[in-house]
Amino acid sequence: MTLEKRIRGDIEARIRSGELKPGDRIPFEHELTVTYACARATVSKALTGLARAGLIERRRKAGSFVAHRHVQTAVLEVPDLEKLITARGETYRWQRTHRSLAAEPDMGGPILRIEGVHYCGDDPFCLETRLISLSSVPAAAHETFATQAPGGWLLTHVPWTRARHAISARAATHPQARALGVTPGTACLAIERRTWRVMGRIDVPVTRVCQLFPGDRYDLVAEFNPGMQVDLGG
Amino acid sequence: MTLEKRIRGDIEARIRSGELKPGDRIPFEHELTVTYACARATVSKALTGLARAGLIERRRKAGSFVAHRHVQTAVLEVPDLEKLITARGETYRWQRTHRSLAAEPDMGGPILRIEGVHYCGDDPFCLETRLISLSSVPAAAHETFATQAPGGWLLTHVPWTRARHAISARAATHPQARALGVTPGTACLAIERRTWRVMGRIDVPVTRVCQLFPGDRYDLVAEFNPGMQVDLGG
DNA sequence: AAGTGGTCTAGACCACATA
DNA sequence: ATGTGGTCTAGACCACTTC
Repeated sequence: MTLEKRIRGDIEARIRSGELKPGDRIPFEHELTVTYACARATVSKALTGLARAGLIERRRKAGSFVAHRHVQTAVLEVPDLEKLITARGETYRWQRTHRSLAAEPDMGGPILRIEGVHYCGDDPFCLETRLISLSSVPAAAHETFATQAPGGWLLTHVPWTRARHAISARAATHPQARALGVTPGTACLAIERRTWRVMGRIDVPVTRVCQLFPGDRYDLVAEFNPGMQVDLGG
Repeated sequence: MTLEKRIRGDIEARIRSGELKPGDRIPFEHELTVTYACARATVSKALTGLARAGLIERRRKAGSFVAHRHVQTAVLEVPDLEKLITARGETYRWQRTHRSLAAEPDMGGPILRIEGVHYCGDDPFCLETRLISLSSVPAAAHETFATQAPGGWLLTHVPWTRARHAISARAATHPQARALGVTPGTACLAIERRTWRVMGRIDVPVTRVCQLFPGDRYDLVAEFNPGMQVDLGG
């Protein structure tokens, strides 16, 4: 237990217990250096951490204050589906159902379109439709993605990216329902993720994927603690 | 632009551009102090920030390395629905439909149960079922929640908490569909959030809410940059 | 054994918001 | 005008890991 964490923990406990309420002022840095008999840099690091976690707000000349609104935030970690399923002790399988080349103006040029199903054991688990920009990832043109899902391959072949996620609920269409082995109209969780590669100041589309999960087979579960610690469920 | 941010930005750019690939070693701290002609603490702060953002991994004696797997993470910020709607220029309204006292073993004692509908303009937008632990929040017993939604009230009356979110897709039941003005079976996005108050080492349940959004009226959109910067859409 | 990152110190100067 | 937080310096010791 470092001194920084001790200071941070003490203040966090006083906030959580209600002893310090939103709007209350936290002791000045120089006061805390006396309390803990340490250097100001150590106190500052502890308070910086608290501010980063959203527990306090810091204002020059005025001091540091307990933050007012607790912005409810969930951190969702969406790893490889394969890892998710194998972590549960189930067998994972990817079955490609479609592969074609096409043009997609939204993706800035020629694309590779892949469709397939992720299986959990013998049950369809997720229907995936993926577009890969060939101008951004030329190597993808040589891949069949017949046995390997595009997601894992892309993780190892594309450098850092920016992403945008949209999560919504949709009713399964007839072809979707057939692929997933459910009745048409079943409520499904749809996760759409677009990914860009940051090239200097312009962002180049890399891939766009829509994953459709039958509602009764998938929950996104995220545990959130204000201190930025994250747990993942599924 | 501080020196710390400049160092951090430089390294981040080299990673994003692909010049530094996963597994590559980043210059040692003492090397960076020479490069930037600064103190080691400044370099350390920059690298600590990169490690916190998940871009690099640091190992004693070995050095700092570009992180291997890019864990795809979405940060979803779920603020007050009222703010979400008013931010769009629509009028917000909360209509309570039910209020009762009951016992819920899962919540550790007596609870207040509130049900109601959030409106966006004249259209039902979200059906909310909320349980509030009265042993944790005794003051809630005196509130009617007839005109104010419980969410906003709780934000100002309950100290810091731990939360767990589950997001799934469900078909609207008949009563749910009636309340939301949709046809039964409509695919809906269900967000369930349980909140605990951390009391020392035990967590006391505070509230549990299930919000049901018609799938065609709501998307959760989260923009994610590896550097922890978050944008919110809706 | 050697060298790294982790942490801390005791100063310092600055910009800036507040009183 | 004053005092705060923001940032930085030039050291230091330690724990740990890898060599």
